[in-house]
Amino acid sequence: MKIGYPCINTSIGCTSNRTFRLKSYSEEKLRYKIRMNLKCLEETLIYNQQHNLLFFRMGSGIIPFASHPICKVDWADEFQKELESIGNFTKKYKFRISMHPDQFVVINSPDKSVVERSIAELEYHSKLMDTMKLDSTCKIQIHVGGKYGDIYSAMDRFMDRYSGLDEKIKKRLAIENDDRLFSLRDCLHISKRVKIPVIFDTLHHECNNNNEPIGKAMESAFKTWKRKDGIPMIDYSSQKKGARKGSHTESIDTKHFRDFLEKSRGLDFDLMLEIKDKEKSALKARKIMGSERSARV
DNA sequence: CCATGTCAAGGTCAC
DNA sequence: GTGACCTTGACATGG
Repeated sequence: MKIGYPCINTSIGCTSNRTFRLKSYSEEKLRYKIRMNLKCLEETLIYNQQHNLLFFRMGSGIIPFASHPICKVDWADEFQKELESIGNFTKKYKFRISMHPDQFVVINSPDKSVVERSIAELEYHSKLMDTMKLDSTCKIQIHVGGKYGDIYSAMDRFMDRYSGLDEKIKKRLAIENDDRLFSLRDCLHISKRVKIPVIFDTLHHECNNNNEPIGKAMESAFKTWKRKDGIPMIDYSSQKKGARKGSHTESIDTKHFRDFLEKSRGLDFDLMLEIKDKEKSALKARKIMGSERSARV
């Protein structure tokens, strides 16, 4: 099992998500930001390797405006050397890498132009990972999308659109149960028909479920992962106290986490901690797991 | 230099 | 039908 956190390291003083305003777009600026982002991505991965955090979600902003029509820079070609070198680093130390495009990627939208932009964004994500020469165990996770008043036709539309995608994208895509619209059961229904792996999100499942106990829920999600997809991925978080339902906690809730470990005993997966203080909680989690393991021996 | 309003993109829900 | 909210940091402007 590998442990990780998403996108940003809060200790090393750089971010690989630097961007700028569309209004001030220039190719020089774009190249500069990409260079800075890649440099920081590398630093972040070095930190992670040294701290044994070998699961990492790359931010979507590494190449700003990559899927926007304004961008004419052939970034994959210009930065091929750097991207491949970072990819090699992740392979040398056996990292697991993922990405998670944000809310604007909605492939089941009834609006054609939304779908086109979503696909362009997915093309960017898969091209980035392809240029880094990452294999198909490195996933791009998305939500099913909107419901538009009829969840069944919304799911059908997802399956249609997914089936029509380029294999380069399809081989990396995974869907995640969300906290309001598409539950684990809905994701499994889709997965059964179009063979897409399901990433189980613990907090979303707490918010939106059909009374499946978490252990059973995890097992059923894991069955959707084939050999080429690698070990199943999990998004773990817990509810922020006193905040809106679904809000991620600031820092790991150790009692909740130990309980989760207990319920997932015997299962193998890579664990993404979606917690606000990022690597700090990931390190705590790693420590807890270490002590649990020695306690069991 | 610092504070504050703003940023490519969608969708849902309350009113 | 409209506006707040999700979520989020960092950009960029204006004082």
